Amino acid sequence: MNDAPMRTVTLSDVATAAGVSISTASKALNARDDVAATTRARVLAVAEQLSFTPNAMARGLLAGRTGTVGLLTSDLEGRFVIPILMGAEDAFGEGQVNVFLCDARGDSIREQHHLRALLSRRVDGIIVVGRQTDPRRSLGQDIPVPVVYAYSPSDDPRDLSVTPDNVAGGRLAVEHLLACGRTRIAHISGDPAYAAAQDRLLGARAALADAGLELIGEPMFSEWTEHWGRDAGALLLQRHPEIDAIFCGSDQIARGVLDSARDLGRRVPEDLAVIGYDNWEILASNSRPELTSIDANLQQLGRQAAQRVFEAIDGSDARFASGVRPQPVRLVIRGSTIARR
Amino acid sequence: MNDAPMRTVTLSDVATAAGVSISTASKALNARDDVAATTRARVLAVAEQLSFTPNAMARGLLAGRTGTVGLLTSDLEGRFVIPILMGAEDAFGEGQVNVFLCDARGDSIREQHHLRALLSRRVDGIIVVGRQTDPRRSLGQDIPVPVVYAYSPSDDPRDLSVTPDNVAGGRLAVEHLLACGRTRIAHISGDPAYAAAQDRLLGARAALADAGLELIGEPMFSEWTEHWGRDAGALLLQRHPEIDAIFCGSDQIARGVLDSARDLGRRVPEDLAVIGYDNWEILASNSRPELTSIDANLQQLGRQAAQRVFEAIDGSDARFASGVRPQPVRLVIRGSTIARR
DNA sequence: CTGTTAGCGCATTCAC
DNA sequence: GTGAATGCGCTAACAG
Repeated sequence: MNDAPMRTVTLSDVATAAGVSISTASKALNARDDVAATTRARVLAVAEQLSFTPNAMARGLLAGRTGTVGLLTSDLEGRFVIPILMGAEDAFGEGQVNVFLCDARGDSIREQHHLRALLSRRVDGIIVVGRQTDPRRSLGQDIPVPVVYAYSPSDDPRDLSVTPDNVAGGRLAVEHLLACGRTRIAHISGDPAYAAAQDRLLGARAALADAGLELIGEPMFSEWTEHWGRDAGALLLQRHPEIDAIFCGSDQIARGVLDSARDLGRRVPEDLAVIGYDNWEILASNSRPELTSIDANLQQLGRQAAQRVFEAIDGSDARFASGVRPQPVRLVIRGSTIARR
Repeated sequence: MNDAPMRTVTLSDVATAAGVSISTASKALNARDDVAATTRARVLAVAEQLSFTPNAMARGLLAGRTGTVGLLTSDLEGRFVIPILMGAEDAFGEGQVNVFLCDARGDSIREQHHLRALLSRRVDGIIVVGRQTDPRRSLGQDIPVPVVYAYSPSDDPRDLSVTPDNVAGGRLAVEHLLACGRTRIAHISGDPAYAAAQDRLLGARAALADAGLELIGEPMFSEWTEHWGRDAGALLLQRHPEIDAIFCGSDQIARGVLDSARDLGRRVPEDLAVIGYDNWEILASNSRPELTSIDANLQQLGRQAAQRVFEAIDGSDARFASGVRPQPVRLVIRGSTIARR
């Protein structure tokens, strides 16, 4: 209704309109008990009517903390960062904290830039989200707020990192296949230079060893793509027809394997069980059959990272925890390992 | 080296250390020209050495603007919001602006909550990102900062919305098929209640009409899934064997169609051209053959949204633009419509 | 050229 | 109970 270029309404406006002083208005709005009930009611009513919104910056200036956290990522697809963002929002509690999301796009210049901006905005903490589980360069030790690395660990052991436990994931996958009665298990994975590839293989071999078994053939490494999954799957099934299960290093590879199995007339899961990794819904829920997979629990990872940042903020002088904390992963069973009835 | 619980270093610290007044230090750091070169050099050196970072909040308190923008989304997968975030960062320029990302998870209570928080933080503008192109409820007209809706338009014509032009996309897809020499074209899409489904069909029919053609059979609507794509594809190819091209309403559907075509012994693209929609890399680049698709140019969409917010901020009293602005989409050609040589 | 002064919006002493 | 005064860190007028 009012077309005048109205300023944003300030506490002073509320105080004036309510006929009290600024400090009284402040007390009333912040539910301090040394203010008369009637006065408080009046102030609250006026604030409501003027739709007063306290200026978080002014507040932050006083308090020394801003209630904001920076999320610094290079995950261009948002595949990891979004669940982690959600977990962090959960951990910080309803609207207590807001998150600055910065995408460095894998460019360290840009990352440095964003880091500066975040510090300038006086974020209370920073969560660094990578896109692979290989260690990434540390931001350094001279950052005035707590930093937690999520998904990609820092390469500096003095930093705190939370990352999915890929060894446990590999173990979990193979244990599931064994529980399904499979004993002739092969492995197809992606780029062997990735820590994730090595760790998952490690876990898989440990589980097999516990059962007195070994992988059939050598593990096959190349790319994290469906194309590679198809090629490797076909090759493997021809060279080792006795195989009754394939543990794949990613859902993409698993999708490719499913295609090849179908082309070669192998029924999944009856003749061949297939398990993927990542539980990327769009891939896992749409294949035929749907894909059993290992889920990295990213939302939980985000929650953990946020909680660590929290602890570090609160216990300001307590020594900040450090090291890499592998987080539990979980198995999601679908039709590619156990037939639907 | 210094274990003392050092406060964050302030401009006053720099001034003292450099032996000048606070305001001189401020001028030196902000490259104002009314300061002696030697003084400036000294101040800069000290600031560098103390790793002084200006407090953006204090600065914002003065300036009345914060250099932050809120991105309010319900896009749980981050499929739309991440490219839009990147576009927005680009448009605002290197580190000039930081983005608060809030995920409402489709919950209007949570959205309201986040909106309050954003206003409290005095964001200079808000971009609302939806996950479908159907109109969404407006945030209302009484928000004290400019709001732009991206992807999902607002249901209030007084708001400004930028959304991908689905009609143009449908047209583009069919025109490409026609250019490939196809004339017997069918359409399989997702939930017919989606505006996207209707708009894409509209564009497709317009392009056909221009060529004096019609769709083969009725367009088939159901879900945006590979499962539906497989079922519908199989049905369609059996009922209308003469079909030489299928325009699919999403890449997921197209993937399903590719599967069915393969099962039925139809060669793609020789016997049957298939085109998808969304250009979701993970799906489009991994199918066999790779999938031609329509790309909504989301990064460009984000850039547009950010620019509109910008304009509204700068020209503060100018009337804020309104209405729905459909943005151009683009065709990405891969092997499912034109054979690789 | 430099330093002094005055706020930005708010929460917090401390007198009244 | 309430209000006047102080300062968070900084920039923009001024005056020296």
